[in-house]
Amino acid sequence: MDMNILPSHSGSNAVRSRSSNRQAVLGRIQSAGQMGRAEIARSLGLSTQAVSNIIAELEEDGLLLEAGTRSGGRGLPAVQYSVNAEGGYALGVEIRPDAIFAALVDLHGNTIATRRRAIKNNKPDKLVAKVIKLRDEMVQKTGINAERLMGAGIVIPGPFGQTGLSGLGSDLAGWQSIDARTLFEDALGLPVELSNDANAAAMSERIAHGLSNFAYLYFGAGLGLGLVNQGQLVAGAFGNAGEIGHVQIMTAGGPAPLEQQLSRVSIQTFMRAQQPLDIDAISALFTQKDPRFWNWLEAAASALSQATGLIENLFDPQTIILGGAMPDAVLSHLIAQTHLPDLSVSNRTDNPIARLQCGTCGRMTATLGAASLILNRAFTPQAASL
Amino acid sequence: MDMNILPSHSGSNAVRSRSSNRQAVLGRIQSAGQMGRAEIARSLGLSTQAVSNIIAELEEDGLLLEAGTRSGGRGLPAVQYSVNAEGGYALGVEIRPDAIFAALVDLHGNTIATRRRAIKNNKPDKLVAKVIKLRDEMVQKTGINAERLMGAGIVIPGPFGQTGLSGLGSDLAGWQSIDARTLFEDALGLPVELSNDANAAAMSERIAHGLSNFAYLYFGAGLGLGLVNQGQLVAGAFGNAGEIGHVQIMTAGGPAPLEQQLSRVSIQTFMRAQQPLDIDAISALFTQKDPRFWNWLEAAASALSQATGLIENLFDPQTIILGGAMPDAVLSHLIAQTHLPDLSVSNRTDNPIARLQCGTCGRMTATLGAASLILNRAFTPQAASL
DNA sequence: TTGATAATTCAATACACTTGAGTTAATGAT
DNA sequence: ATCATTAACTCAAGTGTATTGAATTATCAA
Repeated sequence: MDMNILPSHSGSNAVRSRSSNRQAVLGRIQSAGQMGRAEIARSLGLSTQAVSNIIAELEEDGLLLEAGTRSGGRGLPAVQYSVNAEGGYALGVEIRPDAIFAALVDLHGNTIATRRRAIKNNKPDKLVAKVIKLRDEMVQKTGINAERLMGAGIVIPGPFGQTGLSGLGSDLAGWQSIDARTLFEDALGLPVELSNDANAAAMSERIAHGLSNFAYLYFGAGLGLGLVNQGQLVAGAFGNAGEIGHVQIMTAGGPAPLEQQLSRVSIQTFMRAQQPLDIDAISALFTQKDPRFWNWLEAAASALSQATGLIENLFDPQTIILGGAMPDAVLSHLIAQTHLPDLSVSNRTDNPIARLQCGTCGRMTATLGAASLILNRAFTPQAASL
Repeated sequence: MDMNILPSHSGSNAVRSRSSNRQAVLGRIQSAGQMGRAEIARSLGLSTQAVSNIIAELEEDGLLLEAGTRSGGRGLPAVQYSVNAEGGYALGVEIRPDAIFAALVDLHGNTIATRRRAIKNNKPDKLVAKVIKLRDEMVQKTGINAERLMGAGIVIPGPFGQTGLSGLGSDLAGWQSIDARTLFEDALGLPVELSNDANAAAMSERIAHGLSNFAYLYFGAGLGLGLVNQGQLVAGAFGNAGEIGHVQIMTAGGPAPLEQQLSRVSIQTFMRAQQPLDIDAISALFTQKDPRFWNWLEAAASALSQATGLIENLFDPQTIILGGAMPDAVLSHLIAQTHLPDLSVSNRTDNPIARLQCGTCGRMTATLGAASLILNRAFTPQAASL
């Protein structure tokens, strides 16, 4: 039996070097806002001439814009370059059991169009057709050049494959055994990145804040965890890493899955509501200081405290970001109420960043995150592995 | 304030490509045992000619040996190459509060010399001097060419830096604020990889079995977790990922740190022993079927079950490997007694690999793991980041 | 025996980065 | 004001490595 599951590392040659260097140059400029040739060259360990050639190419391709000059002391002032927002676009698609969300973002990460469609039919071919239609609508409406679409990030509910969590209602029936990536790639004619909601949301924080090692607690229907290590998503061997909602924690009523205390559906239980609460309903409960909601907050803070200890001791991240389909105010309040565990590697004296913080919130968090998967690819040299 | 903590990606050029391709070629051959030029070229996406040139260079450098030919059907039989065990050596050093362990391994991972020294003085300069002496002794005794030493892997007790776990006795006093890597690099005149015991042990399993996504539960004094994602260690932002021993779990007596049920020191508690039990003492208890030890086994199996759920749901690894300073028989028994949680992403119908399995055991596990950090570097193109 | 197949090598070519000299435009000292 | 210093940038030549295509060799199968 062949136990060899090592990734087959790709070899490198001149053309791949150029491609990787192009991405590196773009990535440096994106994260710094604007930079000059010499500065980029130093930070990448390349010659100024090499960077000069690459910049000329990127400018030619419309991905970079000249952004004035900056003189820092003596010497010829450096010509600054910045990423051209209109140089490229990414499509983000989030598929939920009952609806599709889609967004078009530019190279700066600005949302330039969004769409929402209810769906009745989960079948792959129907969904694919709908996604194509949404893309075409948005491209048409914004009037962007379709050739500038760099790819599509697609979020589908996990877990992927037949797992012990399948059939709990969170996954998308009929999609477990399908190679969805190739399906969408062929249908859209674009490179596709597939991911779950939490990972996608995490990636959008990475693009926005430039963090390289962090964890993202995503409030969807349940609770997901996105892990970023050295700027790369930790997806796990089968793409199902981050199913933190099913981890057992201690509660007043005995051991229970984390998700039962810390998630949107758990609010529903605490409120004894008949149906799921959406983000506005939760906002209302918070401003009204509803007592049952306050009970939930208390339970959730205890759960979050335990989850924090868990994540910090296992990953030692720079920070844990909370986000997703929850009101910003609720998450901020929750963070303020949560006791940070002492017995943690993150309980350091010299930590410059808050251990818990609030990230992007709102209904489109995962959808925009999906688009970030593509942006990230444009700014990061691809790891040379299969 | 500069929040930009993105890694500065290094640019690529012809020379770096060659270096990376050399490592890739070596790595392919190492993991496959032996291979021919054309096969390597296909697996790396390089031309046969390029691989041919690289192989000539590697053979010249003594890193590869011709290993006969193999004809697979028609066509000219492929000349096979295999890694020359004597082509390079790695030094592994494990520093414990009371002793230093050292080992010399060859490119095949064979141990060719080991040493153990008690230490009274923890001071950096004393330790460094001792490490140099151990290296020189082993080099002399084995008669290897000192220039073939590729580097030193060094395991020092974590956590690194001032954390909430500092001062619990597991860390090495006086080493928190030191740049140990540069210290050893300068003293030894060799490239140095620094790591904790669990990560090092995990790396040695990776080299041996070619797994790319797995978790390693390491039984040292406490309990550590080594995480390998896409062939790379997940070290965390500050190098302290994997402190799973301090995670709270449910026990018969209420919530307690995992380490309190599942570790060598926990055996001591269950046995009501005055001093730590070593690996032989534990072996004896197991063969004698000591009732107190059986109580520990029961508690440990429950703890391991919970830890398994945790690790699987957070990482979705190919497998979890148990190893370290515990008798093989005890770990095997423990694995057999442990109930695998149903509510887990790893509870899949089509899993080809056991969810829990036994890895390398024995006193030198972490020391040999330290050496594996260097071997891994020789076989893996280095991620192009700072 | 002969044709098909596949590994390997040789020689020429292509690509991208580096190097070193030269140009330009700031700053700061005289 | 003038001039030396500094640093970014460009040009042209040079270097390293990979690719390409033709030729060679050895095995298998008809």
